[in-house]
Amino acid sequence: MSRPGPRERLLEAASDLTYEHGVHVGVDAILKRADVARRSLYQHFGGKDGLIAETLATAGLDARYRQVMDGAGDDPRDRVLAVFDALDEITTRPTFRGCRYTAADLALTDRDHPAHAEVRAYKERLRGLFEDELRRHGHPEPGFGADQILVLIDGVLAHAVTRPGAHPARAARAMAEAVLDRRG
Amino acid sequence: MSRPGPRERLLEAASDLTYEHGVHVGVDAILKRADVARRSLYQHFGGKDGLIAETLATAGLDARYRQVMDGAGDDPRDRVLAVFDALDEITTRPTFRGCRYTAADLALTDRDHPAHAEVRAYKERLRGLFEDELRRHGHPEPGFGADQILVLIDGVLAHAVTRPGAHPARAARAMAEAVLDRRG
DNA sequence: GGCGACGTATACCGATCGTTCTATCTATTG
DNA sequence: CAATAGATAGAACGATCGGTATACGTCGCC
Repeated sequence: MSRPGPRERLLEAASDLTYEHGVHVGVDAILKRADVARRSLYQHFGGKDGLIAETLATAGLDARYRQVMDGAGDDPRDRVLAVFDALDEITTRPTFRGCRYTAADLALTDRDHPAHAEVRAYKERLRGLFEDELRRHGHPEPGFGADQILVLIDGVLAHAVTRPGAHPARAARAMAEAVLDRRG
Repeated sequence: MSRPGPRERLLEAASDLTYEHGVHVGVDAILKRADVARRSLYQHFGGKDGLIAETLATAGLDARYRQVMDGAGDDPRDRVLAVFDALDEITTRPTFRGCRYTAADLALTDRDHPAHAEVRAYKERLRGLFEDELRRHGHPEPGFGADQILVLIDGVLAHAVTRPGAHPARAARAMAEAVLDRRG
């Protein structure tokens, strides 16, 4: 019955609160939500910046992409398109608040904030994910195609913040189909 | 030789500083940059929120899209593609900091901040712009196509914050061509 | 001349920010 | 048992936040 340690509780609280209120949430709010002593935060993460960065690193959102694709079978085309079907569902939820990585990258104007490296690493992992699918699919330029998919995903997540009713994921899905039509 | 009034100076200072440091810049920094008395801000805009909102409303970035398209001639296809050529140039500039509208929408988690309405209005104006082009072009679904272009643009601006070297605008341009190939 | 609107300058407000500190409690380990 | 490491609780730090108040100066206009 032992609840997770202070470190894990801090990461979860930070993940929830930064998604809901942005990276500018106060440390006090995070501590309260995590039910953790002030000191533990600085012990484990060195400060707020470290906690934010580690939160992004630990989020492991790319695993969810993998999961969505695995649920769509083996065909790379089905697997990639399933991502946009999932995005349409996610972006129309009332709790949707945009992409936490993009939001963090935009909000943290200090160029050498440790979070920026985590965002870059995340998006490059995603790129590798789609590059593999496109290569299996027989796409002539898997790298370029992967960048196209990434642009579509970021576009959906960004646009849905302002106009979720426009269903940007459906618009993007049609373009993804065009990307997938290039093969051989 | 008279310099612009306090209102105009505030708008320009706020525009510069919010783009460079996000909407969380301090009021003091804006006042200092604008060389304006504290009181004038609250006289003209009622508060920081009003200034931020009015800054977005006044920015008139959609006029720049029009300008780029007008420089590309009359053919709707050339005009739309010119936007992505311009985006490639803009997003690789060292001063590029992302889309100010998307950034504001993500950073202001208070759902009824007056800035949100300005962002929505801006993106809907943009949609109308592209819808007109696509209709002239003979696109079968100008509204849907315009949403696709908007997703591409937001995707480019969002992705370029993290990976400008990937030239997302070029990846998007290829997809825009596919959108424009649908006609009749 | 005198009025009122506008602009400036600066002091000040309470609140919150991220961080450091001291002190106490608890659990494991030798 | 004693020793130590980790966690908790909470006060306090200086800095900054957005916003208000006071006082003074400068215009245009009737």
